[in-house]
Amino acid sequence: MSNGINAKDVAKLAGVSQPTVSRVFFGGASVSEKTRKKVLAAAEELGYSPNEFARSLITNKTRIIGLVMKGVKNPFYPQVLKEFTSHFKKLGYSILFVHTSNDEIQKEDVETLLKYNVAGVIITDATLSLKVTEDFKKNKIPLVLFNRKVEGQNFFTVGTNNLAASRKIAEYLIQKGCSDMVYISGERNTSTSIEREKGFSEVLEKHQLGYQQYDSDFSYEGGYKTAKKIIQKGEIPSAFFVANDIMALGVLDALRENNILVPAETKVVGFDNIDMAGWPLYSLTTWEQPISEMVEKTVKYVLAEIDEYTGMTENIEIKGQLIERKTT
Amino acid sequence: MSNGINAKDVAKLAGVSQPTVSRVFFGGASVSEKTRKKVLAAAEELGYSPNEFARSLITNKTRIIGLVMKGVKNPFYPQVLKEFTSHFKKLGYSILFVHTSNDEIQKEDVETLLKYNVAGVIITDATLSLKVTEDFKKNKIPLVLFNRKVEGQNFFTVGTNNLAASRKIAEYLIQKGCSDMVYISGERNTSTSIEREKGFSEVLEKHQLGYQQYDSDFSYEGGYKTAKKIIQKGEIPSAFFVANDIMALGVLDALRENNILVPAETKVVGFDNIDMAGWPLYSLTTWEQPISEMVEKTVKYVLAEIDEYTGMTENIEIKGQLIERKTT
DNA sequence: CTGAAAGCGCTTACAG
DNA sequence: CTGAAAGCGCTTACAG
Repeated sequence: MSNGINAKDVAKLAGVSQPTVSRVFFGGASVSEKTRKKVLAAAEELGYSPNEFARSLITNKTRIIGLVMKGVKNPFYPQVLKEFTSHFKKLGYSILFVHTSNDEIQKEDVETLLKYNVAGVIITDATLSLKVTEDFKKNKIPLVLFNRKVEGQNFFTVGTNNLAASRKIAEYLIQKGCSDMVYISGERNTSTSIEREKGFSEVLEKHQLGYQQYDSDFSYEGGYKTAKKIIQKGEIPSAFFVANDIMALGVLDALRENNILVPAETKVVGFDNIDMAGWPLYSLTTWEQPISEMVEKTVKYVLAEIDEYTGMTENIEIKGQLIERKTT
Repeated sequence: MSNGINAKDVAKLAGVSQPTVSRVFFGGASVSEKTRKKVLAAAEELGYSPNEFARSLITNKTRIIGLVMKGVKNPFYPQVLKEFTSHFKKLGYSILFVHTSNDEIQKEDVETLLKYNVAGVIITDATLSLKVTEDFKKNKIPLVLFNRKVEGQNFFTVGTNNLAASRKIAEYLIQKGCSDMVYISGERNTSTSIEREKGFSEVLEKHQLGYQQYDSDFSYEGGYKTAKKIIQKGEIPSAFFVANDIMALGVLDALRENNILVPAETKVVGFDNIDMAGWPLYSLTTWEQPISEMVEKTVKYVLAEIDEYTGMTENIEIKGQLIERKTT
């Protein structure tokens, strides 16, 4: 309890029964205006607020949202965390933060979420097994994959329209005169990596252009090392399309270290539009993922499912836009 | 509850009473080995785990740690969040993440923490009023200020020895031949800004050197703009000591934009040793704040206070070390 | 070591 | 609209 005082104390002071106090605070029940005022005054005087645990025990509901995150080193995700926290705070929900170190969330993480009977789960950059999904379904806990999808499985997902975005990027680079290009992916099996490559390759193919693909890991170091490798081979492409910004910054640094001029000798396009992409010395051309809009759609769905669980799934895809800067 | 099944169900299957099941799971009570095994087997079979809310209601304790954070845009803090989450996970504690947008945490944030009766509170880059502090004390909730202190008030704080660090930095820069230097602070009233300036100025004074002080805000943009302002005045100092790394990166970018060579024409030292300080094109000389060690000390204290509340206060100061790179 | 009973602070039918 | 009663799933004295 938040302090020593409970509904009974308030009831006594207000001269009503304890259930009446409960009715005032829980809402949805009819209480006369007079009684309500008496109760609220007494509660105010005593500094009462309902015990969340007793409440949860009875209602089997909580006002806690589980947020699972992996890549805290990519500035995109702390930003996402912040936005979710602010949004949900306004709605009276709190965030249980779960950090996972695997691409697929682990049993212990799920146990935590279930133990606290979270009202909803948002996974920002990881996936989960079918079994785990069932655990959530069974408990009617709404689940959103944020910025991820899983092949052949239905989830409610919120992300950017990666196909459309990467097609646009390909067209943009071709129009800029690029022909021999490189695509650097993040972890190979992530939907974002796959989709971004797919749209990109489709357009190149249509223009009868090939491209080189390199695996990396969505990290600065990964982008840096991959670019180094490419540079060492002495085959500088006319453009790099990099699956996220933080890797693209690594690519830019590797190029700069080797005195390869951007955009004169090669061009670089990232994805996300993290703050750093706008820093003057990077000034990275990228595709904006509109975090606010993505967060809003996610919150809207979660709230609706909390209100009435349907288990409905859908792939929400926000458009986003190309942010043209100095690397192209 | 995590699923439909409770202690009574387990009791029935195991052929014991419900309190016996509770004794097996709560620990600290004596249960015969035979009974324990029966109960655990039944629990396993049914997939039982104790309801945290019923438990908290009775014990008036939770296994939730409240973590309050402001500066998610400074990569230092997401890293801190991650470390705390991993540490506490191992100990069976979960993290309630609270984002605050003010230097002093707000009433609503405190209410959330109290509502969930968190076992402990860690505030990473904000402070709190005396009244709020009392609220936590009254409820015997241990509180740690991480990387912050409050003038004239006793808190348990964990941070770096800023005075010693900034003295060393001053000596180091003097030894490098710098004489007219600039100190760029973060928010003026933060303990880190104040202490880092203090140690720095002490040493300069001893060497009869003056310095210019500029206010900024611990952000990249702040560092960038402040440096721009200084450059425009045409007074390039021989060195910048910048109160944190993310601002220092802004300073470096401003210098580079103006073709001012670092370390030839001026030198830059930051504070934190965030990952980005090690990126090859920044390669920022800085003072390392050893996050792991700071987190460990914090966790240790919180656990001890959860075990037996004393309300003891202390200022733990980790040494850290100078990381010499290419900006000096 | 174990069971029967009380009680944590709420919500929610059930009456009136 | 409001009170008396039951019950959510646990823990914890109290007996034995």
